[in-house]
Amino acid sequence: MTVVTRFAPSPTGFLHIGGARTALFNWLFSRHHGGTFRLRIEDTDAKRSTPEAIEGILDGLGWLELDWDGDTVFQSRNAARHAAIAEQLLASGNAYRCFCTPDELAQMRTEARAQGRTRLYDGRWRDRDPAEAPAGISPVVRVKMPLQGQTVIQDLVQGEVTVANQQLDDFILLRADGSPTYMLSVVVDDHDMAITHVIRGDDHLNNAFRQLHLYQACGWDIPDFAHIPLIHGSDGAKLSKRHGALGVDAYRDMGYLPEALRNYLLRLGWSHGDEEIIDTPQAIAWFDLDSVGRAAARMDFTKLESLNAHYIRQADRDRLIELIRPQLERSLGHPIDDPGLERLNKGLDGLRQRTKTLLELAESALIYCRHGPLPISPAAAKLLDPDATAHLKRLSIPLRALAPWNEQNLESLLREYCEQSDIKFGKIAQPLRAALTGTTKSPGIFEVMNILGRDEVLRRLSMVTGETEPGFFPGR
RNA sequence: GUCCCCUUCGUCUAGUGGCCUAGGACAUCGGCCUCUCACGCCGAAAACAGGGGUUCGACUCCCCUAGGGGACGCCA
Repeated sequence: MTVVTRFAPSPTGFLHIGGARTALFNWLFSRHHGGTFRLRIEDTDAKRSTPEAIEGILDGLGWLELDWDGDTVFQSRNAARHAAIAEQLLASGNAYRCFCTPDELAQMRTEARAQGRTRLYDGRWRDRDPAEAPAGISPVVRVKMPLQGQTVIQDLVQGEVTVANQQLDDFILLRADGSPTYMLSVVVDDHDMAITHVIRGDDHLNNAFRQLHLYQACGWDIPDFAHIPLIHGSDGAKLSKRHGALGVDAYRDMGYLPEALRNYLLRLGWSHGDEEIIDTPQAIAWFDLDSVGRAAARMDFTKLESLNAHYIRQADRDRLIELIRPQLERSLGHPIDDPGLERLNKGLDGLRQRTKTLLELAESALIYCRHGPLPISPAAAKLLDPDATAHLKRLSIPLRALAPWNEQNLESLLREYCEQSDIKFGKIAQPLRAALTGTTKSPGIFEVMNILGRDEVLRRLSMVTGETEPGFFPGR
């Protein structure tokens, strides 16, 4: 049997982190088994579905690089088919029309709640003659659920789950306006799409019992179910905007790499021994459902960040530069020029070593791409006291003559200078860093000087020493 | 309220009755490296929710309690 999975989001909002993980698990499972992964937009609620949300979900999946097979299915387009199945069920006696008014239902609900019952609809039209129907009420269609016994699901993640059939009420298949409900639509579509494994959030576990009977009423094969635990916020409570119920686009904007997010999401609720860094090919090779945990997990940005730092260090250089380019140029206020790009290329490895997000990387790249006056941070300014400035002034003379300009020679020159002046190396390295980068943290100072090049180094030094470099005008 | 699910370090987790004086990762705290910040390396602190069983032996199996989560729509 070929595995067919699906991701079936409802387009009522963006693709959030929980949905992303569900999509990932479905994708991984199908890829692992050489099966098919399909996408279905559950837009049966026209009132709440928006084109923007659909767009957002597609974008999110695209960014995460979770590709799906075949066409995207829009559930709403299958409404006629869903309704036809309901009619069939009506004909076969597995469903019936219910003429209850919303008021009646509301009353039933309060009563049921007060009496501590889960089943709220009392089935009053289940065996009643439709001839008794009150005038002016368009009925809904309800499915008949078993009255006695129990229903057992062998969930691939949760194990055996049992519920008493008395808990299951006759849910609605067709609304008063004849439109199909989610319960009906999922079952019909999953069957029509030949879905073999329904992998979805834990919040659907209760639905599975109802759906199981619907499958049976239709005489269809029942797919395997796998209900994966939900993701909670960092405080253990339900995910809120504050801690992660963001669209995946927000993660992109925060400077995370899709492969980092995938790795993070994968390890949230799934494990393969002690493995932590798992790239996607490896994940496909290893992924299975019985290693999925049963407990809800909390979103932990710190861990995501550390994974992200890892993938930034692995990433292709050109790709990284393209990724940070928009932000970089925004901060710069102008496009990166060729010398800037060249320096960035050389300096990227040094920079990426000390950043956790693309945002930080773009920020740190400024030291190589900026022209004009360099903003000096307060901490850096503190380093540039008169004493230090005097050293820098003195240093620029041998610097001007240094040949060839490379890390090794820069190091010998600086070390020699310190020795002759009888000062510790840090005494000169830190002011240099401050003058050259405007900050107190940067890659190694020889690396920075080497990449910046003689002219730029002298230019930046002159800006803090107050000396005008012949031929150079601050501000360019 | 009712039903369903869950419960190992702060967090993600390993653990499928003896390999556990409970392992790894992130975070934290020390140290080394060192021109800063990182990286890297070394080390420390840190958990089986509680109570009953079952068993020669329970983190592992069963029950209860507590806590957490989910569901209870003519939403999906």
